[in-house]
Amino acid sequence: MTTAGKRVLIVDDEAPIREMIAVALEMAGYECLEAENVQEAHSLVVDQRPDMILLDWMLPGVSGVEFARRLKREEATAELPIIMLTAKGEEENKVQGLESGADDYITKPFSPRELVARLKAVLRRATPLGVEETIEVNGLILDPVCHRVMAHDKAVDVGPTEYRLLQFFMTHQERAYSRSQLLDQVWGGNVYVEERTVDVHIRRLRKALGQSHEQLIQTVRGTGYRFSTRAS
Amino acid sequence: MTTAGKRVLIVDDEAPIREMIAVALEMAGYECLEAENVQEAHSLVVDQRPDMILLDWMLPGVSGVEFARRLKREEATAELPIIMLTAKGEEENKVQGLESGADDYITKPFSPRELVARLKAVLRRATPLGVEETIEVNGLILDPVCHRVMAHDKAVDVGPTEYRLLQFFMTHQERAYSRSQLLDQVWGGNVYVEERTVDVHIRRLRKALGQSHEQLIQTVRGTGYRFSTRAS
DNA sequence: TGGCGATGTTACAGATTTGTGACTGGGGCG
DNA sequence: CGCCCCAGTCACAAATCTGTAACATCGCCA
Repeated sequence: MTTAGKRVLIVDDEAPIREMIAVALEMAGYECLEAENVQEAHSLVVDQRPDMILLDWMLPGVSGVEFARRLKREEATAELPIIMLTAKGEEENKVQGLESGADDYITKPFSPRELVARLKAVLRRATPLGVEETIEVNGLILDPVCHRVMAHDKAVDVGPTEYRLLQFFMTHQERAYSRSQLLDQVWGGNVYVEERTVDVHIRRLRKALGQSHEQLIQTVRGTGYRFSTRAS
Repeated sequence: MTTAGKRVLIVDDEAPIREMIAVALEMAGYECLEAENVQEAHSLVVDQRPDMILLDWMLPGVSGVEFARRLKREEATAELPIIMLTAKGEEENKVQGLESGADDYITKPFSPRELVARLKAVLRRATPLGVEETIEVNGLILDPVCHRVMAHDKAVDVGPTEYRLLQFFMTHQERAYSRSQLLDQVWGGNVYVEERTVDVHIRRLRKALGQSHEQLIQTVRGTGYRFSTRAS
């Protein structure tokens, strides 16, 4: 799952701010679309199908909140991730913003670095892959069609359970899961097995992946495990 | 967000009514816990962490209203959705019931269908909120979904207790807390540990945050600590 | 300035959580 | 039937976390 090439729609009525954001995102490898009001934004959403929206809270005419709500109501756009931009001092509106369906919010002023980090996080969480698509992370490839795992072009031998575990992790990167959530998701909801069983299979999976990739599976002490490309 | 598998705590002093409700909910795919008084209810809340509570207005001993109020006061249970059950003719108390923190109320007698509908609605409203959103302050990011702390895009390694402590602070900025309040809120009300333990964990947290962010956690001499973006 | 209570810092032992290898038993398959 | 693979469990080792005490500093006030 490449982060580059994603299209981000920036909705803000102040051109300089839009520009600043656009520059930062382009440097990070995103494509930008810009709109200065909801009408413009809406037609861009329809025509260009961006991958996510950066939406200013305060907008002339229809507010950002209202627009977000509208997008979430529409079937076609309900899954579109939205990050809300709020000016400092509007923070008490945070709850309302999140309730309206935004996936995150960020307070102005913010550093470009922060913005990109948040955006990445939201995109990563929001981009589910079809079950048939091969997933690649740092040279580790899981190919559901061939039912096969490759590390740096060498086949990796994993058992059925480890395969499902890895598949789940690779389609749900970054987020931490408890042992019981993993049992639900990977084993299937109504099995009775010890939670520690998860640890053992994690162990087997790590071993199979070998030194080059085992650090992708991170222990979240007191909680469970996480698959992440970023060092812990 | 699946509606199935949610655990509902039913608090009513009349066993047949509890039973009737439990059957209805189980048919709808919920798991049920039952309690016939506030004491019992409270320990179930603590032990089982249900996803919501159906609470009878009239209860022997401590009333339902009082119990609801108590739950809303506790940090750990404040977000727990509550539906109040009131008998016919007590409707004039509706206002008081809602003021006590209930998210909805329903008048006996009610149909199972109605109950399930109301319950779904309350759960739907309540579920996406909670502590699922990332919080960002001055480049310090706490992401509950990934169970992770980042300072300027670099992962910060904190232990479980420090993580909870930071999460509490970031969701309760600016205000000062005494050591004993922190023990209540972060450790959980009924532990016996020295107050000085808080200092040690504060120290560990500050260390983990590093120079760039440790000043966010401020000492309030003679009182306790405070998380604030404004220099002290 | 000196004393005193409050807070910072560190070390450590016990508790808890996780890693790891080994064992058991089931089920498919030749 | 016998073999082999695999899932699940267990027991022990290793890693990490936790609370506490002891000592070092700090800041306030007389």
